[in-house]
This record gives sequence, structure tokens and C-alpha cells, in this order.
Amino acid sequence: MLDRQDRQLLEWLQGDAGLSVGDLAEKVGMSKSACWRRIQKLEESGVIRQRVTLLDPEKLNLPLTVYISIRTNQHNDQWSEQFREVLADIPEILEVHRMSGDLDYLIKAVVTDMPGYDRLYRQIIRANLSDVSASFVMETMKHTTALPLTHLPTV
Amino acid sequence: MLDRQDRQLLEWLQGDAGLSVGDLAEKVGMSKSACWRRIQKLEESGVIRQRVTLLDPEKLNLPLTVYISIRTNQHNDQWSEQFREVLADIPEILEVHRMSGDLDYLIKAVVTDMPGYDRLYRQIIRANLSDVSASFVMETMKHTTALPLTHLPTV
DNA sequence: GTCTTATTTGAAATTATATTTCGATAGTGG
DNA sequence: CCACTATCGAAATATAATTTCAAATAAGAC
Repeated sequence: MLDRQDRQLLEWLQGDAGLSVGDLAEKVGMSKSACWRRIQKLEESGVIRQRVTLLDPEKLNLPLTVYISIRTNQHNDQWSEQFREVLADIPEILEVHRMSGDLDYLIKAVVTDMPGYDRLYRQIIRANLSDVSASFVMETMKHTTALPLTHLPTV
Repeated sequence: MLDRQDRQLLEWLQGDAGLSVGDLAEKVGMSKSACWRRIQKLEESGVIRQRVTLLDPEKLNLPLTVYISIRTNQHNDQWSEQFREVLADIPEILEVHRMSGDLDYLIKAVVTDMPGYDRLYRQIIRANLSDVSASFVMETMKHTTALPLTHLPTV
């Protein structure tokens, strides 16, 4: 069970993984050692998954984000597993979700430009897909990795 | 311009923001101080955006991810700006993109369950939207924040 | 080529931070 | 009230970040 202080720590850490234990301790009002142990526990328990560095896609020559919707007529496990492995190895592909509803998979990818998208497209359709359609991101109006902590059971 | 060593540093840091300068220095084969300065420059130049902590949605009672597609008949700047502000303040909403093609906006959100989605839906449709449809994530097959460094101009 | 200048480097010193230790405190069940 | 357990804070120790400075390297200018 996560108490108020754990939540506060998580709130701060979601925004900045580089904060020192000392800073955090001050922010949530406890000693450094208590704070440090809290963080350890949050890591051990898996609430904290990992600490990552986010880069600027534009600066990496990846200004175009695309969502690719896929329908397939292949629905067996073996095909699905192979599809997963292919996509896992393509670094431009950031997310792959199996979806409810009329589309089967939704993919998020980053590319340099339209020719870049076309190269990606050609890789993907090697699998047996009945329908592939792309929507391009014109403008990202919000983008955060911070999850709300408001749905936890009350202490 | 990012040379081989910068790229290697970024590669490692994307995977783990918690690596020490010493470890990184060893991995890419340079001294600690050189390594430290490289990282500073990458931060100053904005290639490194931020370091964040990723949490486990399930452990936060947010097992359901949903993509919400929106069409609207409102296309003026003022409406758009207001829409943005409303969405920015809803913590369950992680991403909002203005899209090309037949849908206007694509939203990614996390919720506890279907009633949770319904509450979110009701908040969103307060805006003047002509069409809102949801697709739920059954299974996330890939999810990374690491961008490919393979599209940078060669040194 | 070689001189000059501006960058970048590595080792060592310094400063700051993470981690451990240990005794004190507070809550729990019997 | 006592024994037990979990948590705490302050201080000690171990690691790591940051700065300093002299040497090495790269980039032009001629």
C-alpha cells in the first residue's frame, strides 16, 4: 500500500528522475535515509519500472510520427508471435498494441520523412496483412509519461 | 554534430538514466570527465529532453489503455486552444495528437476500468465533437521510449 | 608543412550524493 | 504492559559528480 509520502515521491520522480535523495526528502518532508529506503522499496516492488532518458525526436532527424492501423486475416499464435518479433527489431517502431474493435493492431512509429515511412511500410507488409493504413501526426498537443496517482486504493 | 561516442552515450542513457558517469565512460571508452562534459552538452543542446521515471500502470490501478479518435466540426484556433487546455489538465490523458486524414485528434489515455473510461468520455464530449470512438488495448506487444539513432547525418 | 588558436582530453582534487549503520521511536497483537 | 516488528533520523562511510589544470589534439591560416 502506498501512503501519501510514497505518492509524493512518485509524483516528483515521474517528472524528474535525476532529483537527489536529499532534494526529494526535503520536498516530501522526511529524512534522507527514510526517503532512500522508500525509493528502494518502490523499485523492488516494481511500482518503479525504470528510469529513462527522453530525447528530442526532431534533433535526431525524426520529425514525423505516424500511427499505423493494421487488419490481418492471420489470427493464430504462431503468426502473432512472429509478427511481434519482426516489429520488436525495427527501432523506428515505438509501440505495438493489439486492439479491440475493428482494427487488429495499432503501431506508433517515428520516421524522417515520407520516403522513410514508405521504407517502414514495406517492411511491415511482408507479413500477411489484409489492411494497413497510416495517419500522420501534424502536431502533438500533449505528451507525458507521467501516470495519474489518483486511482490508488486509499490508505 | 553527434559523433560515435555521443551516440553510444545516448543509446545507453535512453535505456537507463541511472547509469553513473563512470560506468558510461567505461562503456564508450573515454575518461569520466570527458564523458561528463559530453552529457552536459547533450543536455544543453536539447538532444536530451529530460530524465523520467516510468511507473507500472497496473500497480497504479490503471490496467486499461484506450485510444480515443475524435472528429469535430470546430476548426478555429480559439476552440482548439481551449480543447488543448482542457485535455492538458486531465491526468489520465497521456497523449493528444492532431492528425492528418479523416480523424482530427487521437488521444491516448489510461483508466481503471470501463466506468473509468466512461467518466473520461463524459469529460471529453463537453467540447463540441461530432464523433468520438474508442479502441481499447488488449495487449501491448512493444513499448519503448528509446528513439533510433540511425537517422542522424553521418559525421 | 608548420605555426597559431581553439577544442577536447585525462588525472587528480574537491565537492556532493548515495548507502550503510545503529540506536531511538512508534505502532500491533497478545 | 510486554515482546515484536517496522520505520525512523543522525551520523559515518562509500561512491559518484563536478571542477581544475596541464597536456594532447584538431582546425585553419599562411
